Amino acid sequence: MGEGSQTVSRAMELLRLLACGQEQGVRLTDLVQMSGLNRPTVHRLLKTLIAEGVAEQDSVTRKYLIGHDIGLLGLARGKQTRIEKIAEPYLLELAEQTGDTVFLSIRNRQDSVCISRHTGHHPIQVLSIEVGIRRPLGIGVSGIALLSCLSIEESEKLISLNKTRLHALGDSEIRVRDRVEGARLHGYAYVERGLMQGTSAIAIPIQNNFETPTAAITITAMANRLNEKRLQEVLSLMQQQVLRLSNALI
Amino acid sequence: MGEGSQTVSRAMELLRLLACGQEQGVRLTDLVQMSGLNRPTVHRLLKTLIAEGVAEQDSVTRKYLIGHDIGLLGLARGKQTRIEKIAEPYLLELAEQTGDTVFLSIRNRQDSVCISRHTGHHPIQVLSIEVGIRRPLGIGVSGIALLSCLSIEESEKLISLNKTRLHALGDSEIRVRDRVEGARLHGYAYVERGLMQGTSAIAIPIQNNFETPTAAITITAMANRLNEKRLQEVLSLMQQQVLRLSNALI
DNA sequence: AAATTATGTCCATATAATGAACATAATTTG
DNA sequence: CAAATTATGTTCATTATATGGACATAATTT
Repeated sequence: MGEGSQTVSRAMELLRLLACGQEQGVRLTDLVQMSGLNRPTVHRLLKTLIAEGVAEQDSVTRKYLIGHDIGLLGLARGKQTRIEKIAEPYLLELAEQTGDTVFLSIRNRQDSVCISRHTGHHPIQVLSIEVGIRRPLGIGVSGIALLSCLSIEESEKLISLNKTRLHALGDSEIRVRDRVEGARLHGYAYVERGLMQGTSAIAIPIQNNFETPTAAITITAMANRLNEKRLQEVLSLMQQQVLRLSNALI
Repeated sequence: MGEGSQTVSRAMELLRLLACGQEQGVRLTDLVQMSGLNRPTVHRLLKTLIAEGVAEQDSVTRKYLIGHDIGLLGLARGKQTRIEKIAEPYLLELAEQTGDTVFLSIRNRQDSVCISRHTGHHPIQVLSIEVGIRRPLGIGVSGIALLSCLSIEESEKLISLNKTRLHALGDSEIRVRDRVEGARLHGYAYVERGLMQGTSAIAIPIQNNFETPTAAITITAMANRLNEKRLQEVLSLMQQQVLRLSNALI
């Protein structure tokens, strides 16, 4: 951070943390802990961000959230990101082929952000995460897949950076590191027991050919639909679409 | 201002100015002029904003624009604003009834932001502005309509605040003030010659019943479709829908 | 009701933001 | 196409501003 304005950097870091809180928001204490700044500083910055409309405070819970005006600022740059646009047909086809829910996530700084979601035709869909969900890399299969396609140093650095936040979410550096290693070995990240009871999830990274941001595709389904046998089929379908997508991204 | 972090406020002000530049961006000099800050300060803040991913610089034109990450942050809060959601059916119906293009704009700080657009069925549609367009209040019929439903003091304050930017866009305080006065008198803002040759535009404000943000509905069409005679019909349709919308917003 | 934990504020201090002046690059003009 | 003009980028002494330890208050939890 040698150059530029420290205060602004800190404020932006807070905005990213707020974004992780989605609609429900984040407590001041947690922001303090996760940012490593001290309370008066966080409080003062939040006050300013609120005055500027880019943050808000829930008057009953006192939690802080991303402000309404951020969305308006975002409108200034077209709608979708390049990758989201290009990926759409492949994601749709994958949802069609598997019948399950397909997610696209990208890495942003130390986080993974879900940027699109498509449901399949199977009557039970596992919509574990919403578009816009932002989590520290390492949380969720997508976060593992994203880390697995970075260099070891990069990945280590990010896991270490997220230490505090991983703990806050009941996870640990060691466990994340293990999972990433597994993903690197197999080429995919899999959890038999996903975010919700009885659900499974699988994610594979989209290797970044140069300038496109690192991304990952995830599929969630009821656990019995991602058993040993069907897992291979689904994986193969995912790999095919990711290959096509990778080519389209060049 | 009084409380909080001056530096962060300045940075946010710059982001809003960048948002006005849409995809094409804004020159440093113009940012300097419009913000009233001096060049080194603007430059340093931009450097930080770029490092944080919330601004970008076009490497060929050197112009600065809103960064990609702003959109990602915006995803954290659901999709649409309350008013956008509620207004949608009325806007659709209005587009249906008139056959022309209907816009919804809201006031944000000193600017008007177009938050939705619906096209009618007439074969020639005047899509003068895109969703996301951000302009200083006073520019365009929507900006006039928005000013016309504020108190005189508020309106005066905003026009004065936008002085520099109005000049930069080839307009003036006096002309804006005149137009607002006209709109206040008639209850609508009308230009026979809109953004493009041969087109007309008309906007009416949505009076803010308390907490909902001030908003305006605009219709654009080829000039011959908004002549004296049809103007009254269109106006009446607009007024009806705005009335329904106002009630829905309470 | 007491204890604990979270939120919010003050203000002396030190650090980081500021902006006048300088340097360089790009564009316009004669 | 060289000179003039205008735009962009950087430096650094000065000082205004952000910082964070300490205090105050509010909300939970026990």
